[in-house]
Amino acid sequence: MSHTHPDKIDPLSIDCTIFGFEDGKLEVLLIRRAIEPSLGKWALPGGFILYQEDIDEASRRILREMTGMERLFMEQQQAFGAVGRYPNRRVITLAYFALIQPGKYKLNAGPEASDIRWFDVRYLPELPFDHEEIIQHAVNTLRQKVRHQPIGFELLPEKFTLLQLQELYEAILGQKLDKPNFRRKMQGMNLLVSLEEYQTGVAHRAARLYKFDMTRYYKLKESGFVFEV
Amino acid sequence: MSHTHPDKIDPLSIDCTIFGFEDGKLEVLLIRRAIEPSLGKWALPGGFILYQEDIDEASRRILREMTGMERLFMEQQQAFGAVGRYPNRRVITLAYFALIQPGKYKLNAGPEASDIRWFDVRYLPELPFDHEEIIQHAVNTLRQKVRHQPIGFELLPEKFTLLQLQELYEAILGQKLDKPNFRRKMQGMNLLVSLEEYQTGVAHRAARLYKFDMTRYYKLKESGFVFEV
DNA sequence: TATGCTTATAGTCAATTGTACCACAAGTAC
DNA sequence: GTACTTGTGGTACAATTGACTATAAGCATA
Repeated sequence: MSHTHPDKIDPLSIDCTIFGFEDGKLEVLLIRRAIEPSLGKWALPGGFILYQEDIDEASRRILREMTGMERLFMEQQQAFGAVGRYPNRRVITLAYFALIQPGKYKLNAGPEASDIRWFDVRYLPELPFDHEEIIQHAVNTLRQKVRHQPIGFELLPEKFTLLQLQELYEAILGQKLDKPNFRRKMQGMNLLVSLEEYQTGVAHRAARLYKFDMTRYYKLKESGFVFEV
Repeated sequence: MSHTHPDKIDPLSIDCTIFGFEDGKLEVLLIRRAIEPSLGKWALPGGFILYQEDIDEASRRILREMTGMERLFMEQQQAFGAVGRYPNRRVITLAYFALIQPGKYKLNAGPEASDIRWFDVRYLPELPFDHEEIIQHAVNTLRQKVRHQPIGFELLPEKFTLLQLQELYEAILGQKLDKPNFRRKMQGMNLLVSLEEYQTGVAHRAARLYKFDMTRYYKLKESGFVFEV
């Protein structure tokens, strides 16, 4: 085996699927590779793990180096380790997925990328290695998780309207939901703080803004409550 | 780094949490280590990945070598990769979990183990490395999965009674369930084939035996059906 | 000022599902 | 027979879901 970087565990990489929600669409952040292999192709941001860092730390460092993003919701997903998934040598990758509100960060391609941008998950470019499979898997994971854990809020600004929340769910789950029922369900779970603030700059009646109450969620969860959409 | 086996990817191991169900108890299969480190301690069966095998293949091979078991339900769970989790060198492990019916196999400790047996998940011995954390995580994963996927059947014999199935769920979920309601729910999903056979050798009215219909499940799943307990 | 458009928000009601029971049947042990 | 255990069917009520209706609020345009 070639140990190109003696400080890196080089049969083992990390790849991050970063989800964003914008204009009613679920998006994935990709970088254009400025290094071999697959130079010039759009791909998931990724890198190698250092000997002196935990894998969760590694995923955060890699994301920061590749995109400039920090302190966002990240979770380990799955290892992908088919023999021929990477060219010339054996690399097993740990797939992570992250949730972020796209407007919050200015995109910033790191030294290993020549470009960076958001893609609608439904219209992805051609991807190298098994990155398409990884993204598909991440989308499925997200679809499952979002129904039983209140993680969707990570994709929205701190203050949001109920319609924004509903559109988020519709984009992720790929189906229309009934408006009055969705509102009631969300409000009925006692996880939203109703603010005395309203939308501005809209050409119709302004909707009330809400905040997600993480503290209350943890308390409810302790006592057996399960989030369900 | 020391490459003790040039054919093994040695910063990367696999550990398997094998669940069984017996006498109304959820159990985990552990081996007593016959090799260093932690020689003599009860631990999860595990091993290293070869350069020429997929990780899912590796998990099956390792399980076969350590326990003699083959062709059982196995799924990847999570990577565990804290810096100090393994002594002296960095090893990241891929945790797998497997489901099996304990009576089906004669336990067979491999060359790296001096003993092998089932432990009640509630009363585990002292475990080396982060194996306790891995098992805890596996139990949680199982608890989640069993509610939304019909994987519990992997822990039962091919033909089973509804009470056995209920006791399985009670053991995994850790709560009592109402008998008539449970029966109705299970039968209502149209996933059980009611056989013309009954229990034998019991000191009370013999219960009807059922079989799980995997084919029907896949068909229903295609058309949007979701398994729910 | 009036009208129309869009979205917010509240309310209704039938159908379905979940839950906590009760009743009895079928078999074994004594 | 009686006592005991487990299987199996039923019922009544509460809670939830799902589809739909109605009205209010704000902006844009005439």
